[in-house]
Amino acid sequence: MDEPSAQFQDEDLIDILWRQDVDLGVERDIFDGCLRQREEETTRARETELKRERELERIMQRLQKLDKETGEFLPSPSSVNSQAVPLSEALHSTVFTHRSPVTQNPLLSALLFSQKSQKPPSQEQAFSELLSLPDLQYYLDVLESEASSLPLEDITEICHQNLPEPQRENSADALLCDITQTISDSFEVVQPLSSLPSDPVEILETCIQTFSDPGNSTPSPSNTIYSCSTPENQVILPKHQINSSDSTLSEFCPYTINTSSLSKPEQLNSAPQTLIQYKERHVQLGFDDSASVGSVDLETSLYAADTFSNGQSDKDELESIQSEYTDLLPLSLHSETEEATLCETITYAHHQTQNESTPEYSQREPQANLPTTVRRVHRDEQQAQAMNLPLSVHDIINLPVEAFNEAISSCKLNHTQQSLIRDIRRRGKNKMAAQSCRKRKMDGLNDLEEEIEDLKREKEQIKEENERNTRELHETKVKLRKLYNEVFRQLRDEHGNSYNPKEYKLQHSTDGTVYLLPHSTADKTNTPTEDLAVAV
DNA sequence: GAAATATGTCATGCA
DNA sequence: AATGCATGACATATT
Repeated sequence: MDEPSAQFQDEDLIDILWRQDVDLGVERDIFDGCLRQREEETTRARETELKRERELERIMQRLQKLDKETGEFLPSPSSVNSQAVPLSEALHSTVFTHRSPVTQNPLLSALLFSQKSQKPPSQEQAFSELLSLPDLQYYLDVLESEASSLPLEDITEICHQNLPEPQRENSADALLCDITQTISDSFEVVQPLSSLPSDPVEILETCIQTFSDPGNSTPSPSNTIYSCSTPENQVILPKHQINSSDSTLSEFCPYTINTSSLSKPEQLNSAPQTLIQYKERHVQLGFDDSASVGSVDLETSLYAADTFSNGQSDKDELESIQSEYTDLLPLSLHSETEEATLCETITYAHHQTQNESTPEYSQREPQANLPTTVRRVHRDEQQAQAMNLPLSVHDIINLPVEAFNEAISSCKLNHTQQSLIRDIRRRGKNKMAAQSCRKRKMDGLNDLEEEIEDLKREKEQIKEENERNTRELHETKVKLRKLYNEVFRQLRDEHGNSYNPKEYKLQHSTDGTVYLLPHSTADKTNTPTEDLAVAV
């Protein structure tokens, strides 16, 4: 423990000798070996740091240009698509959800959210514990900034070269595997994972290509991520997109929505917006005249939009829609569950899209082969439009009483309009009631029929059991008769002669004794006399 | 064209 | 009293 003092003594001695030798023209660094070694180490470290900073700067300059006024790096128009979402931002906004697989992976979370200066304090705080991994930060920095321009091998190489020695020993491939696996997990991939490249490097390359390719990036800042080979009619909705807009939507948040009716890519982005709009309409009891007049109710939208806008009435399609419609009706057997709400919402979005594409459809005459339901719904809808009612038929029927009353009172409706809107509501309610009533009746009939079938089966079983018992009784009687005859044949009197069956018979008493009785006596009394009865 | 079926509507009673 | 719901009865359209 005397080393420090000994070292100071050595240095003092060296200092003294140096001062002596300075006078002789000798430089001190010849003597100060320890100090010189430390200075060399510090210089090397600085050079390494400088080299690293130059490398980073070089990378940044490839993607950004320096704003001469502010000193900040600005995105370069040539290298960064103005509409494209940066990888870090896209990844961050996509994975920053409660249930995102990325956030469940501390390694990738640390990688993705390590840019302290660019993140809001709340997010930074959430991952503060993970930010103490400088090597991971640096890895992300390089991955993020170079992803769109550098081959993957270069990224790996840069990271590998600049990582500190101990971290370099951790296999970069293992880290890469972890990252790529997590990235692939973080996507709501429609296709089975088995169809993804098995090589993690390929996965990462594919993802990087997806983000860096301007043609693949979504035009809106919604950060919607498509799977690498997304089917045309499916959209992957990041959970945050709905959560951030309306928390209640997350209750029935559909991560995958079938948008077979959407044919254009830009319509894909309209789906979640429409969901939110519809939700807002419900919350705010949307009374926008322009929207209301042009709107149609759920039923009409389901039938008319598909039937009219397509210009074809494929029977199978119509039946399928009708089935969906029946399932969707909140009145029909379904209580207002989240599931029903989800279906309504999705269907409404579907309707909105169709309605936008064919705004004039409601003015067409109903087709002759349409079901009665469609026609009558259409009639109400037409009346509502003709009278300029501020609500869609769907809203008129399904709004709560308070909201409905508030709506019709706030819209200054005349007597005819109020009468019509109340008629539509009453008929709609009663229509639903009649449907559920008939459904209950049919269910009751089905239950009764099932009960009848059960009783018939039970009757058959009892009948079979009765026949079986009768058969067994008969067989037992036959056996008893045979046994009786066998016993009677073996009986002999004192002379060794057999008894005549016509004169005698065997009788079984309650105590188990069998008596041989003459027929005449047995017929007269059940009590055998001592002189006549013979115990067998 | 008649019968069966499906659906909407009205009237009524009940909670 | 107003409202929603259930249900029988009737009307209408479709099969």
